[in-house]
Amino acid sequence: MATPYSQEQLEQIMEQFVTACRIAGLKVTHQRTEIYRHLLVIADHPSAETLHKRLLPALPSISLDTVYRTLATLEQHGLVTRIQTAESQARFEAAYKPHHHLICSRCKQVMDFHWPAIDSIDLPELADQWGQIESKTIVIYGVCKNCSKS
Amino acid sequence: MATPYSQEQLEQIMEQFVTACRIAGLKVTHQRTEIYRHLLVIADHPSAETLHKRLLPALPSISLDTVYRTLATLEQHGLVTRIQTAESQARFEAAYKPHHHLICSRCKQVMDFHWPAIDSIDLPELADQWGQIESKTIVIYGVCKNCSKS
DNA sequence: GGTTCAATAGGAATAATAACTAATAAATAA
DNA sequence: TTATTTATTAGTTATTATTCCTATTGAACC
Repeated sequence: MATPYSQEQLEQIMEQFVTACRIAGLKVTHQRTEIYRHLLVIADHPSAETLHKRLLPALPSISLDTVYRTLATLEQHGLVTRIQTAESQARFEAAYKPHHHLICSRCKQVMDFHWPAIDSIDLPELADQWGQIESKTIVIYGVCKNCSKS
Repeated sequence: MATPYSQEQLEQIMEQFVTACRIAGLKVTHQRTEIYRHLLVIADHPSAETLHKRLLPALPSISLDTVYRTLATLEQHGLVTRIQTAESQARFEAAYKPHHHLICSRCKQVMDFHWPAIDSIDLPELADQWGQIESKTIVIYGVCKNCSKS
């Protein structure tokens, strides 16, 4: 989701990340940890390209391909989520806490919100029998207040 | 969603489509009606490219750009929905009845399901105050039974 | 039927993503 | 610790998805 965590929480989540990589047989590289940390720390949902630009000051030689590859790898292991947007570019977030998305069809901004009632509700039969569920997200499209003013 | 409708229902929906175009100030072209009709009739969620290939027999000179442009236009007017998938290619459906999506992260197939309880439930306060809501879709990721067998 | 202007076909351009390969650096064993 | 192994990376090149451009067409309105 990318909300600000306290320093302690952050270190704890990063430790969990390292453990998850080890379990998945992924090497814990500087690039991977920095990409994941950035997604945890920031409050938005950057594209691979945006992420690459933001990481350049800290990792001057990181390539765009590494960002794409790393996001794909982390996504495969459920550590990062590719989210739906109103644009053609894919956007990502650290898949840490369950939450949902409000997407403005005018300004394309994605906003997070929580809805614990939905997180714990039972699925209808058909969905329940479909297979093994990994995640459940509500995606709401509309026009945000800022945009409806103008 | 793209479920099979009866011939009568189909014609009725197509009439509504024509009316919606007129109201929106969109010209009712053969390409537009055929694209929309196809999305209504079929049971899957094709990409622009797939749609183009399928329409070629009926409209031998339709260009891929027209398919992309038409889908974008219809999406802007809420007649077609761009749905989230596990791939980088965008996929579309006719936005007719509210429904939700099960996406298999292995085979990437998208399956529709209904959940009337969710369609009518109240949103949490934060989401409710965010702006004007146009659509609300649950996107569930997981592994379908077919894929978990192997 | 004639006029107007949005929409189209076709192709060319751009943007987004993935593939390739030599060099590098984690992980593991010695 | 150091050496060895092997996944991962940087840099570049290729591919795929999507959009832009322009002359031409055809739907809507007179």
